[in-house]
Amino acid sequence: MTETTSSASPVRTAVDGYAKGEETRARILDVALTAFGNSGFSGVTTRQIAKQAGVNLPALTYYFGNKRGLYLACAHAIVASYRIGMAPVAEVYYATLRAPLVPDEARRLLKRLFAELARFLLSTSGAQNPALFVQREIASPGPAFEILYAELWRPGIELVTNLIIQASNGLLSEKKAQVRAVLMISSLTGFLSGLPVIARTAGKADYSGLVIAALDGQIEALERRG
Amino acid sequence: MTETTSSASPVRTAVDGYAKGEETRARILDVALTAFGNSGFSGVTTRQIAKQAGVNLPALTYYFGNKRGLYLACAHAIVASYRIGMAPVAEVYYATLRAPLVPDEARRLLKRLFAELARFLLSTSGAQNPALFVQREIASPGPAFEILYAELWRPGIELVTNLIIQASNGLLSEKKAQVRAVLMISSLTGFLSGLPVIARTAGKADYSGLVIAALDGQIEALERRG
DNA sequence: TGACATATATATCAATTGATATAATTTCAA
DNA sequence: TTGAAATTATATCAATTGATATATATGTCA
Repeated sequence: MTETTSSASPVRTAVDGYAKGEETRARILDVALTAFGNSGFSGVTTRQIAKQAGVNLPALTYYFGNKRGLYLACAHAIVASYRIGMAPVAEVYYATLRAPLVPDEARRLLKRLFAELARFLLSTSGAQNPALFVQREIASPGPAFEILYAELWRPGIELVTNLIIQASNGLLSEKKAQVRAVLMISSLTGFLSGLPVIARTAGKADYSGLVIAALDGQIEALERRG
Repeated sequence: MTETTSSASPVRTAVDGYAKGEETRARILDVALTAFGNSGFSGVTTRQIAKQAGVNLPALTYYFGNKRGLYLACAHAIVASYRIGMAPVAEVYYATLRAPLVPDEARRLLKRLFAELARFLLSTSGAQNPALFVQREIASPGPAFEILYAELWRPGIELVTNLIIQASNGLLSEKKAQVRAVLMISSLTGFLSGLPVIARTAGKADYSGLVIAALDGQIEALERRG
């Protein structure tokens, strides 16, 4: 396992040390995740995070080396959380991957995949949402781009592209399928970004149901070879 | 005309003064638009902008009052540019608005609207793109949220929602149509955010054609009452 | 050309920010 | 209980940042 944390040297890892220390470490990470997600790397000061987490400034250095290290730790935490959330779907996918899929099977799997993804992205309301962090980092690559690209985006796009091609029974070219894949995924992450806008007109409800329904429609409408 | 610029007092507006002054003002605005779009309000320093624009630091104060004023000026510039770009479609829309639309007409108009929007958002490649600025500001509201919300998002969503309802011949509820509207618009702005990711696999081509085709497919697939 | 508004440049300030040296305190196993 | 490792707290630094006072230069028109 090659560490991607470059020069940042986390003084304390997640395992060694006392229980209370691990607790504060988690608290800092939690606060940082939200703050960075909302305002980006340079939009948050280390003091803000420290204060909100109820610790003093050197605690961040103690646990994460420096600001950049804390940011990278957030990215790793998101990847881990994503893996846990998507594990069931991934299992089904890899199980059915061996044999080429029948278009209808591919569609079913796509629907399930996006349903899970929508729940993962839209469920945890506003604040504590990893999607904003990811979206921001991808839109304008920062310290954590490589991690998120390699662990979330690339495999995600590859997976969806693959399924779309199979769902269309090979009617769609790789490139077309890829564009559709990115559009569908982006609509989801972008929808979250648009939530502050929607909230102005329709209030802060849970839209995951409606979003999933709309995406199902899109999947159903994918070109199919007669 | 109520000024939205709050306390920021632009010392020089866009009209009074010499020609050369207006030129440097435009140059600063141009650089700021790109820089802010890529890195956000707090991700850019005034010195960076000044240096890149080939002016010295107090020039920013001279032309835009302060950093916030410059940021707001960017938002206003985007709104103006958007209005110019979308003027043709808006005209058609308001012309046909008087009488309720036949579903097929609504679809046609929707397609044209998104084609224009895609061109506006995806044409000007990477750097000098207003979409990133808008996306960022909407995702995590900053100084320019009110402007962009009132001038771009709200009317845009209302327009698309309206057209979707008519395209579905009233089959879709307001809320459902709204979710679909936001999803479609978000997929477009989100696609742009995802460009760095796509560029890794498929190179930096012009995807507007493929994107428009995909969106056309979505519009065509909207529920219609038999 | 001279006078005056407009524009650019220099130097500097106060506040904030990330980071560290160092001291005090707490935890927990022997 | 004791003592070493682990954690938290205090005080402070150097660099950066937004902003301004102030001086110089440039353009425009009477």
